[in-house]
Amino acid sequence: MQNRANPRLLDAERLIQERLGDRRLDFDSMLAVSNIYRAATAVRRRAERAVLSEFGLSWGGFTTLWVLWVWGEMQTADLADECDLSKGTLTGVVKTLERRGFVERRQVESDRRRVTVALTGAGLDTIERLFPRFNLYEGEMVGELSTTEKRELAELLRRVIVTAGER
Amino acid sequence: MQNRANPRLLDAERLIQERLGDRRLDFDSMLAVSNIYRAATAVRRRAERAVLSEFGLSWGGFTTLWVLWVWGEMQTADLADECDLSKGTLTGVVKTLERRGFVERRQVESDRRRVTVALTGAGLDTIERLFPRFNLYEGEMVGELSTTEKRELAELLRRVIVTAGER
DNA sequence: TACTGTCCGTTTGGTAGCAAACGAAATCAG
DNA sequence: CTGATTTCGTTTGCTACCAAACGGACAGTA
Repeated sequence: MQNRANPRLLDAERLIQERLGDRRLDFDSMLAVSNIYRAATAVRRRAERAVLSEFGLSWGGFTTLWVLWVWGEMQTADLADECDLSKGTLTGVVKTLERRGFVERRQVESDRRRVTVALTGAGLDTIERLFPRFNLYEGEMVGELSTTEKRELAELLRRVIVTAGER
Repeated sequence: MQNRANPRLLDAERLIQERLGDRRLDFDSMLAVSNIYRAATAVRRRAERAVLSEFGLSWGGFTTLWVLWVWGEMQTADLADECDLSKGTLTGVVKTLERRGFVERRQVESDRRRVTVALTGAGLDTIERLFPRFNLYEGEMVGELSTTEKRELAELLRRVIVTAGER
């Protein structure tokens, strides 16, 4: 599992180690965590440029559309939860999606504090055309990994997600 | 590498598979990519709450301070590059750090278009107190992984970073 | 010495993201 | 019922993030 694929990246990491010198630090954890963040940023940025921009969607907008597609009409709070956004942020994202005609808001009869969000026809059409494209893109992003490695990666990350998400 | 640590997360993933039904999709890639993003968000959010907030720093602000600490005074463009931010974004981050007294801007004599950024005394003091704390935090976030697994994770992510960063 | 193009960092306009404050609506206690 | 509490989604104030436009400063050419 060494070096092979990406000498340049590792070189940069080594330079940092030299810089930090003999301080007693946990480099393994540092590199694991910082690479999680770098990978996420790179993947998101490229997705927005290469796939989502064409549909006028941000990463957050896409996620929201996708969740609504998979789960159907949902209450705001549940949607925020599923999209992993604060409810305040979700209000804004939904507002943008509404302006673009992808979703619509509906007051709940039985409890007038509540609001649900649902895909419009245009939203449904968009996500159905977009998702296969996006899935291909995902395949490209992990194209250097074997199936086993993809599962391994997903599993290692799952444990980090659980740890970071605790209480 | 199965299930054990986090049945709940996997259950959610299974539900999604059921929802998407018999469409021909690349689930392995989908789960790998979405977990990268979820892990990054969780780690960042927790870091900002548990460690950085106390020092009045965002993730981006911390990264910038850290880069300046490791590499010393730098030109704006190089700093943006090293922090993995657009130059426009960096201008804003530096402005915030400047307001907080952590860094200072300096005009380059020989080329008056150029500006360098350097840590102030307070900035140096802050990053030196903060970084060991942050490194401990990083250790916690991947605390469920063995050393071998941390290196494996870092290496798998390196390959994704390279793929996503191409051209 | 002007003209031209290029190279800087900043600004602009837009979206996203959070925490905390808010106001309306529901629920609970008595 | 009525007043207090809780539970919703939205708003507010800030920071961050990008792409693209901008304007000043350099560099090359004639």
